[in-house]
Amino acid sequence: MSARDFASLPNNHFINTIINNDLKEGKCGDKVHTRFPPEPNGRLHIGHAKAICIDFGTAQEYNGLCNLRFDDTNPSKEEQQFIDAIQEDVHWLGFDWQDRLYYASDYFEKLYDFAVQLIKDGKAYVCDLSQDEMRAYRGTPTVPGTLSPYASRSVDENLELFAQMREGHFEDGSRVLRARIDMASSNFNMRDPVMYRIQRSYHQRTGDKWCIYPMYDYAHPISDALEGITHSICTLEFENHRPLYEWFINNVDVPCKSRQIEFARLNITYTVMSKRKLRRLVEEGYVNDWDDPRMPTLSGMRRRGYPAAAIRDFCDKIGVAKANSTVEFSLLEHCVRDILNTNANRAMAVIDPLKVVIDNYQGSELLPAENNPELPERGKREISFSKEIFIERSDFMEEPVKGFHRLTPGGEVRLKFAYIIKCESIVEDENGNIIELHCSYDPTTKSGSDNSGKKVKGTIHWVDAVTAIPATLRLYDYLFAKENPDDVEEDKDFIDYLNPHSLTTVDHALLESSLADSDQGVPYQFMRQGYFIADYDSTPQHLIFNRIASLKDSWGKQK
RNA sequence: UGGGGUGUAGCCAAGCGGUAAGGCAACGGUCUCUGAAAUCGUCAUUCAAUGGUUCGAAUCCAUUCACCCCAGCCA
Repeated sequence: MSARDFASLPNNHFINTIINNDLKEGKCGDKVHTRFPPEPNGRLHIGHAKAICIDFGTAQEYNGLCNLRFDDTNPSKEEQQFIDAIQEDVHWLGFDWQDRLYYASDYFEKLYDFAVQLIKDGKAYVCDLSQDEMRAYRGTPTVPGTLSPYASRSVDENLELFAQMREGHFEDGSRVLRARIDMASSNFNMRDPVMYRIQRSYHQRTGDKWCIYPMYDYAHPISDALEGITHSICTLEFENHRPLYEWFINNVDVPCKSRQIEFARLNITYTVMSKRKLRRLVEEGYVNDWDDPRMPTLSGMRRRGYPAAAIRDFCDKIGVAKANSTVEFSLLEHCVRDILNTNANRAMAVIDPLKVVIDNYQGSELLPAENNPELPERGKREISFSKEIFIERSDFMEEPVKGFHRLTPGGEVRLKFAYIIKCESIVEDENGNIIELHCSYDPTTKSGSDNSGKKVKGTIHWVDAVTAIPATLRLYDYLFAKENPDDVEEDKDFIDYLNPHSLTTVDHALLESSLADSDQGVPYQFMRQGYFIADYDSTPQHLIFNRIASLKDSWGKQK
């Protein structure tokens, strides 16, 4: 890389600074190679999206490569369904690993050989201590650990025992292979960490071939090294593991020395991000599945209708740093609305219908309606208009409050794409509920050819009673009612903070007829309401739309 | 009371010895046949605190405080 190239290197955050220095000093050759290493024990969430954007994004910025590698070293927790779902999610987010799909389990044989070499070098030993004993021997933050009585076994004995471990001579959990490092280290990870445990679980890729499995701390640095990873980017909780990461690649004969860099994981208000908690929400039925639109999973957000581009933009906007932080949900919503505002076609839908009869109107007509004011090339569609229409109940007030500029008794309002109407009378049922409005329209105020000179304060949406189609709407809100559900008070559980109103189902909404054959996966803006998308459950016979996000509402806020 | 990290606005976050970017939120104005969008403006005399070095400190030094992570045969 030439000096001129260095000047154009990305420099958005501390990770770039580190990489730029490595490049200048030739520490990693002249290329950058990263990896995204999920464990297939759950679905990816937006916290992973941040990691994916950093891992794949960094490779893109430096014209390097990023591998997808499954960290599948603990078969008791992992499943093929997650391997499949994770790949789908990464692709959906917009990243591609080409032919570089790897598994830590691809390296089990090599990992075993390296372990044998460490034993031969006197740097690893088989330990028979029970878990409780090992914990006791490990010491405390202020008290150094004590050496295992098995640490003094001969190389030959260790070799023999380790081979027997692999061959299945011992019971699960009865012995482990440990690295011989430093029982007095102030870093617990260095107090002779476990490299292998005996565990008879069926592995989704290697089947019953192995009954010993390597630990993350051992498998990860070597997997990185074998793949030629130059920068191994992970989250903050692994910072304490870095000395161990380096110990393994320095004590094993691998072709490449990767550098581990840690950043702060993402938190977002009103949701939880731990896989354990998300799993509980699914397994105990608080949500419908991993892809419930209220979940912060990528599959949930996809179903909700969040564009992948919005999530990428969000990950870009939140930055990368080492300080623990919680980003406000409103920033994510902003990114979603921003993409949708320019991309989503407009349509009209009434959530809570109130019938309006326009007494002086006869017949029916088709009115042109712009599909997307942001993109005129999207053209126009025709919407039907007739004597009876439905408007939003909240767009009428019998006794208007100050500042309300929609329909009122004797008042006028414009019907979007149509005419200005005036409310002449109200029909109530025996309980005093308004069930119908009678209005008159002014034929000189037709949209596009209005020469009446009239100015009205409000324009409202509506649907034609004759052609409107019924639909179910699913309105989503925060999954949790508490800003930080992880902050649990005594005798409480994060489950206690679930928002009881996170899903509101509207059964009798009315949509303009053009929505009858809307394509799946295509978002719309229901004017003045929000962004919606057909749910997976939607059928032509029964339309079901998810609300992706509401529109900002400065009037609602003012009230 | 050991070790590893981090503290810049309500929330993120630049800043790397030369006098506090940007985004979100909030608040006001303009515009509007979406109370949306767009657009204009306001929003840190101060960077966890206290000392020190310096002509000059968020940036360097010292001390203190707060928060996060670590004693899985999880990752």
